[in-house]
Amino acid sequence: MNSPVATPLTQKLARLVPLTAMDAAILDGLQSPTRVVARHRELISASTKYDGLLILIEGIAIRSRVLHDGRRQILNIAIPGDMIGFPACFFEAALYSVTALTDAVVSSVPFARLLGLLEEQPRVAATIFWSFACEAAMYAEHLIDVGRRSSVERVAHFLLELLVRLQAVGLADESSYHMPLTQELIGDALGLSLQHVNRTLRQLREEGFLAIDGQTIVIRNIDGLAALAEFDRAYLGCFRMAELSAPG
Amino acid sequence: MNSPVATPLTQKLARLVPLTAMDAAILDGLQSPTRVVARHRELISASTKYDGLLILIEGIAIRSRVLHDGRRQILNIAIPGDMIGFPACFFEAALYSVTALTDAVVSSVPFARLLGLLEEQPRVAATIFWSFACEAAMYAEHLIDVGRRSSVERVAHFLLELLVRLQAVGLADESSYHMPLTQELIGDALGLSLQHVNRTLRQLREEGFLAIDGQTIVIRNIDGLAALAEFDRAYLGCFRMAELSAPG
DNA sequence: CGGTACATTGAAGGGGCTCAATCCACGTGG
DNA sequence: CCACGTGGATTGAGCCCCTTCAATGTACCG
Repeated sequence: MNSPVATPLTQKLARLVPLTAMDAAILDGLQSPTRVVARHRELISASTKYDGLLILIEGIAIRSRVLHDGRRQILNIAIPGDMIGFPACFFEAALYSVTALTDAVVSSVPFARLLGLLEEQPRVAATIFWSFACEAAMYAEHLIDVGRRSSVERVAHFLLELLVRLQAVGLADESSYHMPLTQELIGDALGLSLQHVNRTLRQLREEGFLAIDGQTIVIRNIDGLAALAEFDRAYLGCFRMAELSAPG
Repeated sequence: MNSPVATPLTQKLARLVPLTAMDAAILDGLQSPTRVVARHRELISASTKYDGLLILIEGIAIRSRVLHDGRRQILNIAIPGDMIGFPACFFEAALYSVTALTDAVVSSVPFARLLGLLEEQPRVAATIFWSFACEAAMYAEHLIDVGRRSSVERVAHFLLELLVRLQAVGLADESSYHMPLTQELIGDALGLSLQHVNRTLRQLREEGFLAIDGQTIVIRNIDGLAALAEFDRAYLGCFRMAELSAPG
């Protein structure tokens, strides 16, 4: 239950590619030391410079941008096991800020260490670069949500993506999870007003797709919801490990 | 004017980082042989597998997804010098299709070659990985457009981004360029109907921000437009080369 | 000269926003 | 133990931005 090495990142990657005990140990080793960040604090501040990646080990964070008049867009949601320094670490100054929604535990990986890993353990480093690609795919999917889907489709897609991602790190069971965002934040992620998020959730509830008990989301009809939202979990999985690790 | 080696990619990267003649030659060397793809053909088809990157050398292409009922979202626009196999090449199957809008010239770089480059010429390879980060940043900016900006702001931001990107490869002068997209395609990129794109362009014209002459867009008030759209070109430039290339 | 592709403009309707009020759970201090 | 403040959820009413439907214009091309 409480194995010595089982960080969310390693847990997530192990589902996608066969990791040797050695690989897992290296990945876990990357993630220390850790530090604690309090709720509502910024993990990354826009316009400042960062020399490495952060790995979120515990807690929830959001990457967002606030426009001059207060409108906010949440770009993505970081859950345990996610890396949150990309693409900031490639730029002279971070483009967006990342804020902890809950108390969080993070570990930072200096860029130099990542490059070193690339030379010495290309197999492990490749999994990390893969997660960058996966993140880009989530941005793209998010873009389709906001650009072309109706509010019901958006919310449905959002809830399913969160379900699958939380499952990958053991924070959701077969069909339910603790919703880490308020309705206002869901709205800021999906380009909707908080009132409309509320109405949309009610509609999905009335149509039997889901149930909400306090902060717990229960998906009652995954297939129906997935059809409604055209949700296909392929963009969250399906890593091509064989070819990448072979030449290393 | 017609130097032997001056691919758009090299031209673009040379603006961002000091490339030696050797670096440039390696980059240019990556981009051969080339092949021609006809207008309206798919460069990459969703659900099929690709073993490498494509570099767009000439022409315009779009990455897009069509929903079941025909709604389409354009995820990004590829112009000469762009790489279009990311993130597809990291997945078992491409997630989105890429279509040539004009006759195009492309070159493909097998994944193995890219990994080899990473070992032998980390300095050059780093610039390529940087462009992945830059692409992720464009997705994020695009997301803010579609999620939280009004139609005028969206169109303004879109036109400015295109201006700056085309300038980087010598396809735009100080304030004007040939618009490669129809109004319908602009709508599909920005999550607007084609009629509303038309009305919005008219409004921007009437307010003196721009002029349109056939397919040519002339920005008459860049600063005003940039203020309106909160456009900041930082996300298209500002590579941290110093630290990345030093350890190599 | 008819056909196709694209731009343009009008009119009407709707999805989602804004404004506004209420309710509830929770924590804190008196 | 209760008053109160706060953060969040919920619901209603009216409105507006953008969509849809529809028609016309215009260039280009076989």
